[in-house]
Amino acid sequence: MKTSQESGRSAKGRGGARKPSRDAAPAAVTPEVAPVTAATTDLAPVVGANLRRLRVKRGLSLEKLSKLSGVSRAMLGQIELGQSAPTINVLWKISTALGVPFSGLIGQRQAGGVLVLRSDQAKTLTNHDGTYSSRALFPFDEPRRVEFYELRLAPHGEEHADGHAPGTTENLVVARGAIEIDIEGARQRLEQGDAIVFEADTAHTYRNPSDDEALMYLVMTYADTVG
DNA sequence: GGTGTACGATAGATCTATGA
DNA sequence: TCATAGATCTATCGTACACC
Repeated sequence: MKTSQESGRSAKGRGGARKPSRDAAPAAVTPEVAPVTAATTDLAPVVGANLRRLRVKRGLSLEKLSKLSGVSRAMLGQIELGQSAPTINVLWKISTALGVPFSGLIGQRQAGGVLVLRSDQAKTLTNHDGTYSSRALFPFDEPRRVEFYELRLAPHGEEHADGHAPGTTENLVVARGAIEIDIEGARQRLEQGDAIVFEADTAHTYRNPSDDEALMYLVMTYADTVG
């Protein structure tokens, strides 16, 4: 039974997600590698509810979504039940398979009107070593096809992003510091105040070459209506 | 057929102890 | 103080089984 796992596992090199400290909170609340580090709330139920809603809306079974995303059916089921704190990588696969923005999985639905998103209530995603973080600046709203993020990259930090769904565009401006972005082998250096727009359906890498933290604002637009 | 649950296994990051 | 090895922990997987 485990023989079939070995090839897939060794190639993928999964795992590694663990808490920064053994005395820390339960995994479901503050996972860490890829962690969807919910600053003030438990994201697992939110992610699970969003996943189930989006999956059912598309008429996909767990099995079909599993094949589309490359994430096991068992894992998808656990996420939907809020029993697993998936890594960024897994969430990324799922959101790509569903054709929805990342925040479509982690955001909570909100009726219209005025919405104030307090900084201390924001959901911040961090990478495994904490050198990179992204904060959604408004909850995902299905009719919209755009996301707005605040990104922070530690000095000499680096973050690799897989390609997004086809038609996805990133509009990024450097608010503080400087960064380098590798897109399809071409490197672009951006200083404070510089902006860039590029098709984000291919893998790209953000790098902070300076000794100071880089602060960026990112607007992502999607080709298709999501949700 | 689809779903929920449980189990054992794996990989890799982190923690802790130990020795130089 | 630093490096290393072993222990520990967790996300994730495939599979099996029961239920609807």
